[in-house]
Amino acid sequence: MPYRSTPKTEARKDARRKLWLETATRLFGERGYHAATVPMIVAEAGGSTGSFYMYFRNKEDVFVAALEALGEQITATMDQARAENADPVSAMRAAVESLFLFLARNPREARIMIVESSGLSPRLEQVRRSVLARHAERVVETLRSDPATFPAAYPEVAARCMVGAVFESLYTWLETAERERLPAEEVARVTAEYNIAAVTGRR
Amino acid sequence: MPYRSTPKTEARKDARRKLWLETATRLFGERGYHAATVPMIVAEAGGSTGSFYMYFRNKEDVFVAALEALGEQITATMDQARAENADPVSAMRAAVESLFLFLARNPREARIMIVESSGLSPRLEQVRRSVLARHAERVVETLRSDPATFPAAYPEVAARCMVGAVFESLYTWLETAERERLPAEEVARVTAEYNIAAVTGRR
Amino acid sequence: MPYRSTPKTEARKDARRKLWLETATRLFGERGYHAATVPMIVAEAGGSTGSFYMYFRNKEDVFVAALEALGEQITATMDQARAENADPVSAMRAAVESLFLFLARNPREARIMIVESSGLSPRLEQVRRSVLARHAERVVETLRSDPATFPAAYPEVAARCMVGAVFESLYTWLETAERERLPAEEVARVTAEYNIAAVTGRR
Amino acid sequence: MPYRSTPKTEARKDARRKLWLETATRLFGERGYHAATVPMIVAEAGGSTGSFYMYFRNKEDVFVAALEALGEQITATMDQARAENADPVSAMRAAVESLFLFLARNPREARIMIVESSGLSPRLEQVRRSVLARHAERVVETLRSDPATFPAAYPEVAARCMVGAVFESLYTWLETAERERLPAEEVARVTAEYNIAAVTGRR
DNA sequence: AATGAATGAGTCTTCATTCAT
DNA sequence: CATGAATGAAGACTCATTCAT
Repeated sequence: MPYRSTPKTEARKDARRKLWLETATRLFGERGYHAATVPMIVAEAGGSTGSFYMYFRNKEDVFVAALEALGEQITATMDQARAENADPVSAMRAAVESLFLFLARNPREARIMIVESSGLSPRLEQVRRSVLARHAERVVETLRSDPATFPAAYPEVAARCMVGAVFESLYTWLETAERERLPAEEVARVTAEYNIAAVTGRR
Repeated sequence: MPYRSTPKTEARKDARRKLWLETATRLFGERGYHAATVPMIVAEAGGSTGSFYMYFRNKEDVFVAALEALGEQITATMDQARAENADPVSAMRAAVESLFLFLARNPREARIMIVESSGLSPRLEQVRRSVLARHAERVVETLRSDPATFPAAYPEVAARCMVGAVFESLYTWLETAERERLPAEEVARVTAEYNIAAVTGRR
Repeated sequence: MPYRSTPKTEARKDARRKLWLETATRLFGERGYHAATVPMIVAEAGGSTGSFYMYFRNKEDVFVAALEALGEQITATMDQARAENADPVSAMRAAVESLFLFLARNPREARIMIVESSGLSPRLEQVRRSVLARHAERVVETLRSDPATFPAAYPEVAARCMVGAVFESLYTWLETAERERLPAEEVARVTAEYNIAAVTGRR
Repeated sequence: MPYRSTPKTEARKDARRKLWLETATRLFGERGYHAATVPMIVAEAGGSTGSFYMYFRNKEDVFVAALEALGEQITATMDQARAENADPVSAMRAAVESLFLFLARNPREARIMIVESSGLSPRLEQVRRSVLARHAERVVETLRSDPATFPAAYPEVAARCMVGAVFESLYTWLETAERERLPAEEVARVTAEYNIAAVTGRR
């Protein structure tokens, strides 16, 4: 036994884990944390209960993993949007719009981020807060980077307002019947405008 | 038996119901919807399981009642703030600040409104949304009442952004350790400014 | 106070008790012993829980009273049928038919007698058996009264068979959709024939 | 892992299920559907509540399973009795006697079939009716197969009468104290005679 | 006599997690 | 490594009955 695990096995494990995670994410998004049971996840992903517990210590763990994976996707999306715009205001607008649109196109993930991760255990609550904090942090940096354009007295507060505004705007849009709502792009734009006006406005 | 129900009894029932509601509200705020069990509520409020079910059809029912009572308190608070200010901008600022401060002073109620009422059953979700919708509606009215001052293209979107911004700002404040955070009044003011700038800003 | 209770009060009490009994009978027939709750009976009959317990020691008690009242109605019906026929065979036929028809026309009462009074507490079971025994007893008497016509070796067994046959035949009829079933009179007649043939047949 | 489920495991599950079913059947027969609680069944069969619910969706389910297993045993018993007799009348007599004797020897099962399955939920009621209908159907076939011998105008009615007669006769016998009652074989014979006379008798 | 609020034991059921195979 | 049967604590809810008013 010259090595602990064959590459093949290693890759398999990764693929398996990814499958667990995707299935769990989907179910959490569709039914919520409590309603998505472990047996349910097992039934959908294949495999066995025991196997599930080899990849995650417990149910909370998968949820945390799902939440963090989600956080990274969002970060990546927003960073890219920012990178494509030299002007700080355009960059911020693009970041907000991309956040909105990413969630609008991934409603299950949006649900996890916005509603299903609330009111759970303290630990989960904390993970959710830390994901949000990461995003807020980026906004704070941007605001601080150009005080002339963004005259916010307390960038941390502004950043939170911005995140809250986007989430609530997006969630309302998601809850509205498809036939009655405006196009996502339109609402994304208006939401971005709202926050741009807020952070650039002279007071 | 000169009358159907003695005032005494009637009053007692009301008092009893109020006690149930307050106890339940407190526990929901402290531990969340799922973690606050009926036996727990019974133990804290005194009385018996059966008695609890005489006042509420089921657990969801108390939660709905708590949520709606809360909604009305918030409405009243904000209406009063608005009534005390003739100028629309001041009125809006006052309303936002009063919302923030009301929740900051009633953290358990804030938790219920912001986090604990998310991700529950569809019915509960819907009640939460309808309470929020009521507040958003007021904001929309104000925005519409003076288009010169509030040039929002889509007041409904703006209203949602505002509600979301306040909630997120407030919730972050609540989660921050007391020693590290700014005074509530300060954050309330800054949050109000954020949103005032957003709705009055020319774009 | 020359007398314990005024006639007026006495009459009232009787009327009240009768109302309780009728309401309870109806509900037992419609929903079964367990599903018909005391609060339900109170709600339908008017009055209060406490009042209910002034007329009956407990829920079992009303059921017993209902069952016995029913037993007497059935006895009366059958006795009358018998009395109208001099010939023993005709008398028996008439008795069976009248039993069938009485139950067919009072389906709720039939349910109580045939199905809802089964599988309950030992005491209730025993009451049911004693009501049935009373009917069987009459049949036994008739069979014994004319051994030449009714050559049954064991009249007690024959009587039970007869009762069982009528109940099952009737209950099947009741459960059959109205559009698909034969007229009650026809089935009553056939059922009577079955039993007459059974008790008169030479073997 | 050369095969999906080892015969050993498979066999174990079957044995376990059988044990649950037998224990439940016994308790239902002894105490009735309502009085036989799930915890009781668990205590008697060994195992845990959760395990019970792995084999049956709910309490109703075990009862249905018990009722249907019983129905099949009865069917098998009667079919065998019929098969052993070429002559239609003898076959019918044998079938009735075997039904009576099977139940007389399995009093708990008899209770389930005759009394404990009445007056329960609509679903349970329906299962009971369908089991009875199956038996009645067989009788109808036999009656129809030889109209010269069995001149019944409505075989369906006759079949129901027969089933009812046997059940009631049997149940009365079961309820009678052992010291006071006739031998089961005797009552079975007399009951069979009753019904044979009924279906062969010229009217 | 009448009321009806209060009681609380007891029911069914769920599901995260473990561990023998 | 994988399996999936077993666990059992815990939850929501019901309803016959009592008793202070």
